[in-house]
Amino acid sequence: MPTLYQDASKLLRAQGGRMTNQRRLILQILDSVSGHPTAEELCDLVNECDPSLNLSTVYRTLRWLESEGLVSTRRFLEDNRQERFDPALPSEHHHFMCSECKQVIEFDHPYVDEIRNQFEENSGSQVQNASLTFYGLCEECAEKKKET
Amino acid sequence: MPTLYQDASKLLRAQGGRMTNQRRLILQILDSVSGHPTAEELCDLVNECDPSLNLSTVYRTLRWLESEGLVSTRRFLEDNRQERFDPALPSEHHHFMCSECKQVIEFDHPYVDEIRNQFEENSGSQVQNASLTFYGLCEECAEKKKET
DNA sequence: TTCCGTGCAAAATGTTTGCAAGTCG
DNA sequence: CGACTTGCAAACATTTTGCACGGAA
Repeated sequence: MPTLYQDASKLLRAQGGRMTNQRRLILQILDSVSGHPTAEELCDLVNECDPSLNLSTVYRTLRWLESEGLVSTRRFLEDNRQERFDPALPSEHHHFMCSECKQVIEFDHPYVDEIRNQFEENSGSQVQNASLTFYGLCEECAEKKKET
Repeated sequence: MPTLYQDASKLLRAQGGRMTNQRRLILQILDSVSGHPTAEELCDLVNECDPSLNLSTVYRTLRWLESEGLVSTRRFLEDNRQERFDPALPSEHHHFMCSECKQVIEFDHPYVDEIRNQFEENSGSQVQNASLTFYGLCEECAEKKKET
């Protein structure tokens, strides 16, 4: 599986763009990160290596990746002020967020495609993208609640 | 089924709040509206009756309703700058949004609960809320695309 | 050397808040 | 009357943009 860095390099070459140090760093961090960082969180990580790298550069890079379909964006309910960036394609997995500790668990389930197919048949529309999100209490936080 | 207006009146009485003209109007419009308006869209509707009613009052009323669990909020991908308000409880239905004409179709499907139950068993977590959203082309927009 | 990309500061957007004035009960 | 609400303007948080300078090809 090609990394984001490899995909992006190829694309840049193809469209006459340039692989700058800033882009390289952002891409490497995106490849190494797990989860769904906000632009600011990403910028903080990036700044540990290059403190002068600016938040607008992070945004510009993320938006470019988004427009090329290399990252997807989402917002979780509890947390919806900031956009989160997912270095994976949409529809590849779905999410559970714990309302208490905010941890995100990714999952997948064949029934999602099932629902999608039936919805397409019933409505005549074409579904390109599906996003299922659960909210609730994760195992640990549910335990803690019981104790009190 | 009680209207939002009725539910809200009862709550206001219970907690010593006041049913002002502004709240009455906002609630009535919420009861009559279909779809998932933004605060600003709602304010425009409200202003047709009372042009002096301010956007902050709309926000304050919506946030209060949200905190009482009488409306839920969501953001659609294509459109994610503004929050949308749903005068119905979460998990009561799911959504399809057409990327072309932005219309929203609501639907429901028993498999969502199925997925949820299985996820709860596998992960040990408690799911309180589920939100499934499809994006794609509605029947009409898909037809139009074919023609060209 | 030539554009493309960057940092910076300012603008834009959406939402929240402080406060004086108004109103419901 | 007195607490709760409102309108307004200002504050806030997040994201985008214009521009002069710097760096990859």
